[in-house]
Order: sequence, then structure tokens, then C-alpha cells
Amino acid sequence: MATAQPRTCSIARTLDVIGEKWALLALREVFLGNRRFDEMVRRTGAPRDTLTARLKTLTGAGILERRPYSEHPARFEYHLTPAGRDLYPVIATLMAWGDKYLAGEDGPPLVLDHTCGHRFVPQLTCQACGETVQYGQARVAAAASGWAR
Amino acid sequence: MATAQPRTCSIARTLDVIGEKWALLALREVFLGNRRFDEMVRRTGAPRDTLTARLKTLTGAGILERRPYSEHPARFEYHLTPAGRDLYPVIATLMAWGDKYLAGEDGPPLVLDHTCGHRFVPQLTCQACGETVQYGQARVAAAASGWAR
DNA sequence: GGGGTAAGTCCGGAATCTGGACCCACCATA
DNA sequence: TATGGTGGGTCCAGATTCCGGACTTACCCC
Repeated sequence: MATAQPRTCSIARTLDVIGEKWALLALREVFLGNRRFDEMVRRTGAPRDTLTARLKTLTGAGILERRPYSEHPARFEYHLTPAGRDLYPVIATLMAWGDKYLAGEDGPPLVLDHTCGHRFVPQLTCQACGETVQYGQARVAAAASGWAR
Repeated sequence: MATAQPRTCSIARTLDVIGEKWALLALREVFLGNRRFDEMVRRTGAPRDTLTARLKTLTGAGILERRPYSEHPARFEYHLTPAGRDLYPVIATLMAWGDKYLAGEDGPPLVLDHTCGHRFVPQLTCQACGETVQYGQARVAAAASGWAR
């Protein structure tokens, strides 16, 4: 009898790369334009050691790119690659959830405006039909073979 | 001179709740309809101990609800609360990123169909104008006071 | 020379995670 | 009666990871 193997779905794979502590907060800083090591340490509060390790993982995974901006005192900035930029929806939806359920009485600590002029409230939609999608409106279609692996 | 404090943004707060290892994979199983402890252990591969701890955190945070489905052998199921259901966009965008960047040659291990009949490819849009949003199209609007706290 | 900045590395102790064994209550079978 | 299976855990010792703080190197500015 085959006992189900743990799935290796795309969620698990993605979390292997960005699921460690501080990885997403480091990414948040890059999204906000803070690309340098010390600045990230200050803004996130991550231990320097840990941040070093995370940045290494993220560059290794092709999410960030380590670019020198000075030689001699060799200094580096971390830039988003296209793959990194594509993580924006993850960050945005995480933030939206926190805004809704964990904001204090001051309201959300960080407010974004969309280029359309309105406050940016992220929404999930279906690329095909454009409608908003909530839990229950998408169903498992097929096990491309990897369902239980 | 005030050295910047680590931000406590909504992302950090959210990660405090769902950012620990296995929390999101446990949630994935609940989203897929597997609500029972042993099933989650099998499907995720998480250590039983760790899963116990995560489920406790998630119920404590109001994301899951522990409902008895049998007395006497006391047995429980974990159900999504409305707050839990609102995490669907996070799961969906994580999965979409993994599908795009980490899928093997077999393609994505898990394929979803939207009720509109098409393959479900999650997209991030602006609630106000309905347009798709990518990195760079939303800007920091104001520091509600908590910017650097 | 003195102080500051940037990007790390090194360290020992603390906290977490891990796999595996164990437990208890039930049910089914024979 | 024993035997085995399921479900939802707990307990434990060892491995791994995280943590804060000190230290380093190389520059710049005054």
C-alpha cells in the first residue's frame, strides 16, 4: 500500500528559497529601494550573520543580483532580477493580509498608492477572465503526475 | 540622531504568524481539503511535534479553528476561519511563482482551474482601477507615523 | 590622529527543528 | 481473547539554526 509521500508542490519549493526567516524582510527592503547590507540590517533588525546567509541564498536562487558600486573598498548593492521582481505579488498580498488583520489602531504602518491615483489595495484575479478570485473558486484540475511527490 | 529602528510593517507582523517553517504547508493542506492531523503529517512531511506547534499558533492567531468531529476518541479537524480564507492570495501567488521558476520538466505539480473554465493563473490587480500591478507601479504614499517603528 | 561608514566574519550560547519512539482510546477482525 | 490499524497527540535527545555582540579591513573626512 502506497503511503502518500509528502507533496513537493510549487509552494514547498518556493518556501525552500524564500521561506527562511528574514529572507522576505530582506526582499521587502530591496523592493523599497534599500539595496545595501548595512541599511538592510538597520531596517530589518536581522542579525548580520543571518542576513549574509539569506542574501547568499537569494542571489544563488537568481532572485537578487550582487552588483559592485565601488571598488577598493569593495562595496555591493543587491538588485532585483526579473525573477525577484515577480515576487512582488507575494510581498503585496502578505502586506495586505497584515494590514487587514494585524494593524494596530494607527492603521497600516505603510500605505501605497497605485499609479492610477488610488490607494493600492492588492487583489487576486484570474488572468484569463479578469475576475477576482477567492478561496473555493479554483479547483484542482489534474495531477500532472507529481501530485503525490 | 535617531538610528532607524527595524520597521514593524505588516509583512513582518504577518510573517510572525505564518512565517515559521511548515505553517504555510499546513495551511496549503487545509486549503486542499485535508483538515486532519495525520493527513497533514503525511502530506507535508512535517515532524509531528512541529505540526502540533504550528497548528496551535495558527488557531491562536484566528486563522484556523479546531473543531471536534468525534467524541470519545476525541478527534479534531482544522477549518479555515474568514481570516484564514483571506490568506488564499498569499498561497496562490507563492504557488504561481514556483510554477514559473521552479517547475521541473514535468511542469507544475498541481494545476488549478478557475470557475470561469480556464486554467487559473493568479494575477495581482489594483482594487480601485482593476489594472494589473507590477513592481514599480505602487509607491509609498505616507508614513502613517509607523514608518520607522 | 580620531572618528565614522560599509560589509562582512567569528564566536559561544540560546532557541528551534528533527526523527523516532511511545501513548491512549477506539474499531475491526477472527 | 489477541492482533492490528487509525487518529492525535506527547516526549526526548541530538542536530541545526539563530542570536547579539565583538572584531576586522579598508576607505573617507576633519
